[in-house]
Amino acid sequence: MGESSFNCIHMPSFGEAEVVLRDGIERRRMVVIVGSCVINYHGRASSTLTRGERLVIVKPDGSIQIHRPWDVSPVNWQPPGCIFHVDVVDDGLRLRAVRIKPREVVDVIFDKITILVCCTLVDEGDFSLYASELDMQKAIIAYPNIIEDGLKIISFERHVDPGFIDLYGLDSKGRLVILEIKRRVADKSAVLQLAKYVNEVKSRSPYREVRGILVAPGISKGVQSLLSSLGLEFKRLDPKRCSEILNKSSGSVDLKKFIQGSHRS
Amino acid sequence: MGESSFNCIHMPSFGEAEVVLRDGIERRRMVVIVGSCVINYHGRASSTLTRGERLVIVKPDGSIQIHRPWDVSPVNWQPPGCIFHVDVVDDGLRLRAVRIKPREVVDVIFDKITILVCCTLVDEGDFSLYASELDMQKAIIAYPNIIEDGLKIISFERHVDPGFIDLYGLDSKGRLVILEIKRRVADKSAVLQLAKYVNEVKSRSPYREVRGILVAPGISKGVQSLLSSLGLEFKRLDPKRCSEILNKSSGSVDLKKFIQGSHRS
DNA sequence: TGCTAAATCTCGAAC
DNA sequence: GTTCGAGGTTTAGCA
Repeated sequence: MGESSFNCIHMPSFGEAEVVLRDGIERRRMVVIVGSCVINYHGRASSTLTRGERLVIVKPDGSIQIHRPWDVSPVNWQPPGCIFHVDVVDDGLRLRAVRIKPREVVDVIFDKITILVCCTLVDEGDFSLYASELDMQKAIIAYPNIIEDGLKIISFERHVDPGFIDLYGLDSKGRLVILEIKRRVADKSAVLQLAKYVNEVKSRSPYREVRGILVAPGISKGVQSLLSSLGLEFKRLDPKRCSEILNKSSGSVDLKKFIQGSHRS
Repeated sequence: MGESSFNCIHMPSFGEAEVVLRDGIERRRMVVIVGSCVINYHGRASSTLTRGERLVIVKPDGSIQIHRPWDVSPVNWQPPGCIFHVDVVDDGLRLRAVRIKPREVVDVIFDKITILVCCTLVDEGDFSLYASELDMQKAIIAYPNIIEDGLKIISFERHVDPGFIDLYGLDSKGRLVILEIKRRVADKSAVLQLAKYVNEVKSRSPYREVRGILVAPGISKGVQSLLSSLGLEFKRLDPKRCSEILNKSSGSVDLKKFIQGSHRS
């Protein structure tokens, strides 16, 4: 914040650019270059790109990407951890990014540099992607039939001793149903979590039948047999489908309203 | 080339930035912004990113991507064809990218703009990627002996019910040969794919012997036993060697001509 | 570190 | 426009 954290040079000579670029990379700053270049790649595959104007980005983590004026993904790139070499060669400036394992090399040879920007990006922001588990809950609450016909949801995030049951309901035959929801492929731990809740509920309601259903887009290998041995079930449900269902749903699912209903029980 | 094809403003006011950014987008130029921002995304999933300094790129094709100081892939993005809205809001500048189908919105709200660059990138370069699966096909077609002596290729990309057989041929003893080609280490899925094709062909030609060969630079652990149990074979072939073979080959392999031959069968 | 599975995958081609 | 399959996939989660 205090010191100047960026510099920017226009139409530099290759000598100037060499100094600034090398310095920017060494000091682990973000480097952005617009210029005319050719690109060669050799590694798992090989590629060439003849001359044209592109945007080149070198990040502090040692990754590089070369962008053409179209498409989201770069035409060439190198993942974090590269070793860079900057050299003036044959009336041009060569930026070489070397990946050690697997051995891969990307060469960017500039014949013209329009602009070169080096800057320090301070980014302590928190990123959160909340695609799903909540959306999956909402979708099931709004349309319990996506789990099975006749299912009725009684409450959600219901507290029991080991934690919180995602969804709690009754099936068409009046049996208690405990739903454990995962937004990704469920592993063994998810099954054990569900088993704990089921056992807890069974111990409190010894004369009722209690079903436990693991709801997820898929299950890891071996999980099906574990489920079977514990008398639990699996219902495949795609988080994306839940989003779609919610988007199509005319009004938003009102969890607050639902909470009141659930408090009755 | 003739007219100045870029402009660059440092630490602009939101009003200035609004004008330049909107103009740059409308004129379909490449726009690069370094600044402090928060980002919200709603669509197939949802995400939030709290304040921090990032690099934002808007391309002439109507795509946008937001880069943090690490990782090759952007933290948020929107594919080509977006509709953009630029507005000054609450002491900030909001850049909104809307995708119509599926409905998705990315909002970038800047509280500080360090630098804003608009430029026209002229890029008519040709990109070519070598040592692809196609190259392996071509090399095998040109020199079937690299698989085994006496092999004759009958057709390629032949359609059968589950999909397309990479290469289809006859061995020295007149048996049908199905080749599944992978340019990388082949895993279980490649074997199952090959098995499907072999079974399909066997069911159509119940009185012919049918061999299935997986062609790849290597196979994952455990794949050999799966191959054996299914009565399939593995032939090691390096994609790079295929490139070399093709490069040494005097003329290019004429697939069109080959297609005519394959139509006979 | 190496492998397996998911991704707002991206991207291109076929239908 | 939608679906299907491949990718220098990339990325995340485990063994």
